[in-house]
Amino acid sequence: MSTKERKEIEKENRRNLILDAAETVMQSNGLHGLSIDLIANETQLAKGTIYLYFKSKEEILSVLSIKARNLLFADFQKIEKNKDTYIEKLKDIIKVNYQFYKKNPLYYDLVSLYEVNNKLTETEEMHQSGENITNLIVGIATKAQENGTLNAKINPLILSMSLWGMSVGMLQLIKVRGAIMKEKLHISEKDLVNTFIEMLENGVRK
Amino acid sequence: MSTKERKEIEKENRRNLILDAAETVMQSNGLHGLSIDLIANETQLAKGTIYLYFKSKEEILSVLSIKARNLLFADFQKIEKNKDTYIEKLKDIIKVNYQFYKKNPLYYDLVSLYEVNNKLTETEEMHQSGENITNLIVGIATKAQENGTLNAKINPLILSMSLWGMSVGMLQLIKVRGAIMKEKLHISEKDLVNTFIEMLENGVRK
Amino acid sequence: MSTKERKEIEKENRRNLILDAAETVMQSNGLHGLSIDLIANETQLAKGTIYLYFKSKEEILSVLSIKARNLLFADFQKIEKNKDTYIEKLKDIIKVNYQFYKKNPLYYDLVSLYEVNNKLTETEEMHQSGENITNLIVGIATKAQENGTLNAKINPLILSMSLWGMSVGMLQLIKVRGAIMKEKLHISEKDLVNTFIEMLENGVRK
Amino acid sequence: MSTKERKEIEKENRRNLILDAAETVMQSNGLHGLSIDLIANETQLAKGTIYLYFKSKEEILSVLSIKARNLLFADFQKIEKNKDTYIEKLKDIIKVNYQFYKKNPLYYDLVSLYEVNNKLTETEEMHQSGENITNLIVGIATKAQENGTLNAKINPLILSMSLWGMSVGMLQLIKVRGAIMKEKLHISEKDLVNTFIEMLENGVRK
DNA sequence: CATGAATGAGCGTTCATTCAT
DNA sequence: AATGAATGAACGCTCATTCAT
Repeated sequence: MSTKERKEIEKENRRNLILDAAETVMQSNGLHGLSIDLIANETQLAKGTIYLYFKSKEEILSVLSIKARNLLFADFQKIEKNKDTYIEKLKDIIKVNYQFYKKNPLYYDLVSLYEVNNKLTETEEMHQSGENITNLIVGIATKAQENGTLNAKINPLILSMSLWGMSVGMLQLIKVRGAIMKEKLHISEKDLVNTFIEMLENGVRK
Repeated sequence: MSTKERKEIEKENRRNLILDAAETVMQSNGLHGLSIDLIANETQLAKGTIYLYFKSKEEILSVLSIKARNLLFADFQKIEKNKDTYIEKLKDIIKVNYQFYKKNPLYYDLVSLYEVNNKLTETEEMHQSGENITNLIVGIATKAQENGTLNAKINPLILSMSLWGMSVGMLQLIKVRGAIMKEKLHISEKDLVNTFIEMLENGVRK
Repeated sequence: MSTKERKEIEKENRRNLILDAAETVMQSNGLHGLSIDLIANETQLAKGTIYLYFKSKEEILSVLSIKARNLLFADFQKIEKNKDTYIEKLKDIIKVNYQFYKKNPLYYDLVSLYEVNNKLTETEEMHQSGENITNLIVGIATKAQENGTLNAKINPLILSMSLWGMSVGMLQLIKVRGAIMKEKLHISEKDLVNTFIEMLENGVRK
Repeated sequence: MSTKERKEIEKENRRNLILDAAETVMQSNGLHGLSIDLIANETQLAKGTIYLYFKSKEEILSVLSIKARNLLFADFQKIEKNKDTYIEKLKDIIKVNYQFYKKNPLYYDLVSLYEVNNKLTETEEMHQSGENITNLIVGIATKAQENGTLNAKINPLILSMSLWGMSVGMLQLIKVRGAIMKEKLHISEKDLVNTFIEMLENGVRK
């Protein structure tokens, strides 16, 4: 291994150290509770050092957003490999999305960070991480059309984007209004998610 | 006109002046870019004066949020009165929502402000303005079930909430990703919205 | 009654209205919780109107301080008339002072306001109200020397001032440290006051 | 000297720089006239820099208060070691207290800061610095009782607290009324203090 | 490469006082 | 005389970023 490579690797390690610390901080303090000071504290690095590895706080957030999306993507990939029918797989996308949110709300916040904050300029890498997910869903939808279970009139690409948009919206709804809906309207999260899935299934089936 | 009434009106004018300035600031700087200093600057009022009309920055945001929701609600009410079938009316909800967003993206952000910011404690008035919209949609859905055009298995309340959640998600998607989708994926906003509407129609029809 | 006199009286009434309101506010909010806004609120007068009757917030405080001193003075005057020996009367000064503080801590704060805050420029009236108390004590002390019960070497004027200074200090001690002294040192207010009185008695007797 | 030690020292220097500035500001503006802005101005540091060395304005005040008490305590300790009788030592407490006040009135204000401001939450260190003084006086009083010069009926702890309370009161009196007493009543500070000491001596002697 | 001290604009909020009506 | 809208300096405090060492 060349010196250059070793340096590259060490640099990467440092970046990960910082990213892990940022996550830890956000787990306790929420997305808005992240500050460079707290990261420095957590990593035991100097504040200035953090700026050697990331050019701004924003970059840290955007990298974490990509990471979160990639984790979600990994969960989605398991769907590709399971034995369900293609229509079931499409429904699985929503279910997995919901489970991902329940398992780690912070990661879900990070996934949708770029969906909400238009100040963040999307890098190529961010774009890629989003495209991976899109392509995966497009793939499933295309197969479903080929075997005649999915309505042929629906453009798979558009379906994919829509599925994403709707899911983000539904989970945001659950996150912010879930408690109040349960208490005042007696609507459980489960009912909401299931109805959403059913409507979608009816909406896309041939 | 009595002096008292004149005073009342002038007070209202000042409040509106401030609210307009807040909007102007947010048009340039985004929702998070709003500050009392900038409002003072924009209105040419002293900072302290702002606090004669609003007790906090949060109140300003919440008033604007209510205003935006009421405007959207007014647009929705026109649907109630039109000649469309109930299923068409449900589709109209999405169309109107989209048009509202296109006409004034800032207002749309304000509508969903409380959906996104869980720090803002929702006042009774805010809650009411949200409930109005929910009830209107529930009303349409119920009628559609009564005349047999809407799938009887779907709880109208859940449909209403879902419609809202999905729409917010779709519009956020358009807002943040609209440009890139058009350029790279050649998906137009129109296509996206229309597909969303179609899927929804198929998904909820009897 | 002339118009001029009537005006004078009305002016006085207004001043009293404002002073009462200031007291009410301070009873709820403490000395530092007084603000012109709250007085205006309490009196139902406009803020500007208050400035027609008092040239500053400071003046209001200083007038109340005088009032409080005069009340204390009135309590002291009762001592003059009681049947106690002169030495007892001197001890009564401290007792009454303590009782006055217990009965209405706010008034006591007001009495010692000018003792603590050297920004307050003392008016002639304030000076007078202080002098009244001084003279009363001086009178008692002089009598006590005349009948041979009080140490002749002590200048009555100095005794008077000292009595005042010491009492203010003791009551401040009780106010701020009373609770902690009771809990941690098991010293009751009573013990403290009684010891103080005894020491004083021994200290001044012939 | 290691780098770490040098850093430590520089940090301490900066803290002292800030504390000195705070003192300077208070010398001109009084205890209540202290503000972070003025300290920043005085030190030529940025406002934020102050917060690197002290976590709040309150901390600055409390450190100064402790410093002042410790200085007073150091002066008191010299009494312990001198050749005076115990009764003389008790009188010395008052004399030293008076001298301390004359030498630096601001420091005296700081000593009694917590006696006056009940908003300030007393830290352990503050409590300790106060207790040191109390214990020292208690010690002297106890010795005086043991050798029979001090009235056996007086609880040394109460004597100690009373001495403190009375002294604070007397010095406050001198501070606020000293000038006027001299001019109008022809009472010198010296006379006042001496009379106070004499009364006390008579009051506590066996 | 690493540091961390320093910055300073910015935040939301308060409040005694003024002054045109 | 009475009003109360308007002021604006002041407050304590935060934090992303910079830069001399």
